[in-house]
Amino acid sequence: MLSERLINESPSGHTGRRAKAHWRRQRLLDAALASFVDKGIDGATVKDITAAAGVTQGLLYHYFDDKDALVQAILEERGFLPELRRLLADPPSRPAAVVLPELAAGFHRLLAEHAELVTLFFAAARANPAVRADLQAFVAEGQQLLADYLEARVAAGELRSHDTRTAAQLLLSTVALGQVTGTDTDPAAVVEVLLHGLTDPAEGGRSQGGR
Amino acid sequence: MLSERLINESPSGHTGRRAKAHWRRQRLLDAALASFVDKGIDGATVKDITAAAGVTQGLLYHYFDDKDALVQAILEERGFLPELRRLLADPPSRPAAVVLPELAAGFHRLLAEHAELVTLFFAAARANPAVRADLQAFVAEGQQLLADYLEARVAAGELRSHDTRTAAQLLLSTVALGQVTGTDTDPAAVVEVLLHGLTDPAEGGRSQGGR
Amino acid sequence: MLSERLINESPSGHTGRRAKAHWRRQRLLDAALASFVDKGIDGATVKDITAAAGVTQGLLYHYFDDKDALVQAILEERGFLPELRRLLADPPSRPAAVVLPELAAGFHRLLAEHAELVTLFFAAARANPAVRADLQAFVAEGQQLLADYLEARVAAGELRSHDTRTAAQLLLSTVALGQVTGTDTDPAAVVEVLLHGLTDPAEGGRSQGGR
Amino acid sequence: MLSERLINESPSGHTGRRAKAHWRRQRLLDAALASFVDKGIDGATVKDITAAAGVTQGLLYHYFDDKDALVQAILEERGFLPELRRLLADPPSRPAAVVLPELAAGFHRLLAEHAELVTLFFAAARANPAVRADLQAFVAEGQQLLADYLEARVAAGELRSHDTRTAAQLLLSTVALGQVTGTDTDPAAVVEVLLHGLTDPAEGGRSQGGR
DNA sequence: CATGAATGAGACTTCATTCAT
DNA sequence: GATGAATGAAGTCTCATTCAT
Repeated sequence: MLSERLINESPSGHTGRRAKAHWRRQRLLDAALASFVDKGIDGATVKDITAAAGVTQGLLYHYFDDKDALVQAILEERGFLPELRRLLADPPSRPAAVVLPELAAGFHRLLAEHAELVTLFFAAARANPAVRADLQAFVAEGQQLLADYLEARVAAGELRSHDTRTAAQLLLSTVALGQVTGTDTDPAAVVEVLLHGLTDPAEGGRSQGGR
Repeated sequence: MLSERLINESPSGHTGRRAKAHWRRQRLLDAALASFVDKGIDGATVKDITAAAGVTQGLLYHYFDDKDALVQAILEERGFLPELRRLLADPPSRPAAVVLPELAAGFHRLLAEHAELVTLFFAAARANPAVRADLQAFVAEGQQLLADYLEARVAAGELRSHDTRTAAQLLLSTVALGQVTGTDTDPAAVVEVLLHGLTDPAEGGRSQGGR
Repeated sequence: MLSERLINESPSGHTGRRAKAHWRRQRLLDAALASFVDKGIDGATVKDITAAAGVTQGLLYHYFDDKDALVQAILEERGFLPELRRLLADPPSRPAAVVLPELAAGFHRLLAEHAELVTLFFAAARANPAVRADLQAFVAEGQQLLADYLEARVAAGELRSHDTRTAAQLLLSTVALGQVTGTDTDPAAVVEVLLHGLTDPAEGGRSQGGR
Repeated sequence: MLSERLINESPSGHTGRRAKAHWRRQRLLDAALASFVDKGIDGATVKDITAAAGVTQGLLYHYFDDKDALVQAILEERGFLPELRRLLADPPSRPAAVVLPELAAGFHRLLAEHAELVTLFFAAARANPAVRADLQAFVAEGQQLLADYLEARVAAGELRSHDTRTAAQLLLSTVALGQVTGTDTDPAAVVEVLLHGLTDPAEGGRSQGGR
């Protein structure tokens, strides 16, 4: 979705074989991802995929060892983990009041952009232990990175001392699950609630309103 | 038939045919749930299920129209929605500081008790639109119930005014996703963070709103 | 259709077991015939039939050895062969101009009344050699009876000498096939054409024989 | 169609894949037709058919969507309707005394040559509404064509005025039903009887005898 | 590189029939 | 007589994968 300018622009006639082959491979990945999203990994047949890619069934086996290898390739080559890592690793020492909304919005956008893959990922995690491990490792990593940042902000005196791991989890879970269940989540609202909590700090009750 | 002592202790010899039939049906549901959890809904074959239940394949179709009908039956007869509804609908006018931890813990426990079903439910939601609709409706319902409670506490002066829907989502999502991804979540910690937020009340930091 | 006053009138409470059993058997035959007509002999399942008869599957096997026996029973007990035989054997020495129209109409009506069975009979003849033999024997018998009558009328001087077997076949085939293919045949018209042929008598055209 | 010298002569070794595929498809049709005739459409299993064709069951589904599609293909590709249409559409203005015997003989021969298909067709008409419609439409068409011809002969003064539709039906039904029931019908005799009817024109009774 | 015919295993489902109750 | 749970065999169809061309 990011990479294909014109979704099916065939390589011009004088393209090298290497290039053409690579292009076909990409088309297969496209078709496979689309099919998987559409019908689930088990539901999408090799015939579906190759038909969608405009090639014959046999050709799939030139590029991938088998259907499983195709799934792996998608996860690896179409994954958004690196992007996500960059997003979370980023946070410098800027104030949380600025960073968290940005981060929540970024995370939200990232998931939205890869909505197909997210669902696929979850589904794949069920049956495929390797994928499940990946998923858990990733979740833990994201949580840790965010927790570290929060810790830094506590040290910087911006935030009060709190359970940073749990706070990180709150933020990420809510945005992520909103994606998976199809709930329309507003990342800004999530940050707002998270930052100030539910109880009135001054106790004198000068609440400044939800949004 | 006579061989499964444990987990499947056959009803005593002089049980009515009716009772025995009901018992078989339950074994089929057990076996199906176990198989589904083990291999996924598509991955588990009718042969797997019936073998696990100790009956012939044909019998499954005496009790259920279809493999699909079997899935539905599990969702309906082994579902925890009623229980969950009771849990969420409960909250009277007791203080949030008491109710929320209870509720988070209860929700957490409920999901843990039905861990298999939760994962199954999520997986089923992918391919089965009916299940997906159920899931979304349920999420929305839970969110609304909790939001209503929070609203009541705001009115009672216990909580400050805030975006109650989002707050409800925070709580439920975090606990739920912890379950799905296998993260070990402490519901008490979640409530703690949620109640007080991240910012220090003593601080001069009056946030300037979400966006 | 002829015999069931009220199609499902259950026998009154104080009916003897014998009578009740007989009644059930008849209901099974009814249901079977209806189901066969509806879905074909192979298409109609034991479950269909027994459900239509309002009894359980097992009971069918009290009354009939198996599904085949049921088919046989229908052919024998619901058949219209005796009736048909009576119709064709009848013709006394009355003039053909009177008898043939009567006979064609009677045959037509008989087939129409048993339309279901006729089609069923044809279908059954395909797979079941015994039924096929019955069918052929019956056709031959009918043809012979009618031919004999025609021969008698030739002897009586009413009809000219002709191939009476073929003439009989003409009459019976046309009426019968009209039934099977669903063509709306007028038996009177058939007799009319058959009696006078296509060539004009006034014409000098004395045909010079078939071959 | 051009390739089958002896019914199963495999194509020579250096035949193109394409040709070999076509040849296999034809073998499948052959085997299916034979099996259907043998055991009826429902009675013939996919296993029977593919075994008879010397291929695996799966291959059948490479060439046909369905068992039903296979039946359709037979009806379409092995049908004799076009041939039959040609036969009936033919009749020019030659005398009926010449044309009708030819036509009856031709119809008889055609049905005999496709005896298997005829029975199959009738059987298929029972369960398959589309086939039944085809059958009825065809019967009507044949009847109409023949009736038109007879009408022309009446206009030409060769035949006396009569119910041409019914006469056409007489001829076709008799020949056809003879085929279906296995009665040995002589088409010439049928025409003879039909042309002159049963009553003596001259009334003076100089009948010239059947055969 | 690319094709698509061919395979073989196995999935879901149907159904006539039996039998303990 | 009557029930309906249970069986087992078989049927249709799907699908990942291979391989000759």
